Amino acid sequence: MERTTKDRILDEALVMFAEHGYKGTNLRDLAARLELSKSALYKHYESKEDIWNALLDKMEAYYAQRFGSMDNLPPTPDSWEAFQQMMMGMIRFTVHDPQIILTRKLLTIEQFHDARVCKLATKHFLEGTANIYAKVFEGMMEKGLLKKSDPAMLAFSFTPPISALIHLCDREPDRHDEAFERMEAFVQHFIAIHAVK
Amino acid sequence: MERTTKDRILDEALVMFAEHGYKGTNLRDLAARLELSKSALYKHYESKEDIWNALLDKMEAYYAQRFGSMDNLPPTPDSWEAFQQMMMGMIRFTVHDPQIILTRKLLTIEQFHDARVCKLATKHFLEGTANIYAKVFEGMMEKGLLKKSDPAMLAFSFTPPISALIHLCDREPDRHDEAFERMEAFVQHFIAIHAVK
DNA sequence: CATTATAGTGACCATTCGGTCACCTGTCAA
DNA sequence: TTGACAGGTGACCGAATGGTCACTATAATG
Repeated sequence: MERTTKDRILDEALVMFAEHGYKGTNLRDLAARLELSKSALYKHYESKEDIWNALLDKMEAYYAQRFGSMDNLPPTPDSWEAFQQMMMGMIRFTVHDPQIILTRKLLTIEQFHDARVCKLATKHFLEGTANIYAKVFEGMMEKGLLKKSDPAMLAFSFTPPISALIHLCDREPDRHDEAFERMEAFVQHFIAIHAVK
Repeated sequence: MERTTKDRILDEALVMFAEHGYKGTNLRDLAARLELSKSALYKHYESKEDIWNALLDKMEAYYAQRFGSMDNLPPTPDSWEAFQQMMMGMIRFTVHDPQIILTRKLLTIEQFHDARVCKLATKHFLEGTANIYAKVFEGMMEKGLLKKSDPAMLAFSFTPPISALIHLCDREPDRHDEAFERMEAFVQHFIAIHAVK
């Protein structure tokens, strides 16, 4: 199946909305990037707002699939080395994937202007990742790698510092290396405190 | 000394820029809120961008004073009860003060569009608070309330979860109470792990 | 072959927005 | 008294922007 114009519009809309915000995005530039005339956009969407809503529909579907089902949880690591390796791997992906970067930026800059973005932002930045790591820690407690305690609280003390450094990478890509060093150090620190020896 | 029109413009500009972003703010509404005509604005500032820069100047001065000098550090608490009380007091202030809320929102939604905002955002969300708490923890280590270790790392494992919940309050004010309960619980958890018995 | 739906174009429209200008008015100093 | 000046007004301008419309080309369909 080919990539339809309708989909291409959404992909490019993500780029522009993420970089300039809803208000700052204009349909002439969007059309130009797709090598289309502005009026062609209206063959596929009714209005700028319609494009926006279609993009949010797509994002909501993605998040429902990613955070909604328990099927695609990461496997419980067998050791703290494996945990650290899995962690850093997931972080590296999330920090470098262009589409995910744009999504984070979009959620960040539009979270106060749109109710659906607001909900998605909380899911992405707060609940989603924390819930996933709560499951991971739960599994590690059962394997005896972690002392039994509240896995949700543990996850909440783990993910926000990582998240803060991911935000730093988005904001100041120049400081990428520094951010990764700090992430590694933090994970080490976390392990040193919580690992069952 | 009375509040000059020039200052009133900046105050109202903060409100509008924080709520609608730079691009989303228009000078007609800004003037209307001040019960001025649009052209009156130009008696005090050369352009919209000039207002924006003046606002950033003011914010930079504020942050230089707040995070730059070591004079206005919070006092080292004498006990963990005192620590928790001071903490929650500072958080309550920062979450409820209208000007600080607007500042956070402005930094959040414009961090990718303006280099100065970018720097301020990192200062506000990452380094500023962490540095302050590093000093606090350093003091508490010397008082024997905390085991001696790297105070910067400890601060970095403490402030981001709090910060994430402050962001939640900004984004979803309805969930204010829930956010505060989680903050209290996190502080308790932090104390339980790190306090020297 | 005629028809119809689809995707695309460019000209055009109304509105909005940043910015300018001529003009007004009260204050204060020479 | 007068003249400069700071602060304020409303009318206006050009550019940008979301959206519409008549028109065209192409490919599938009866």
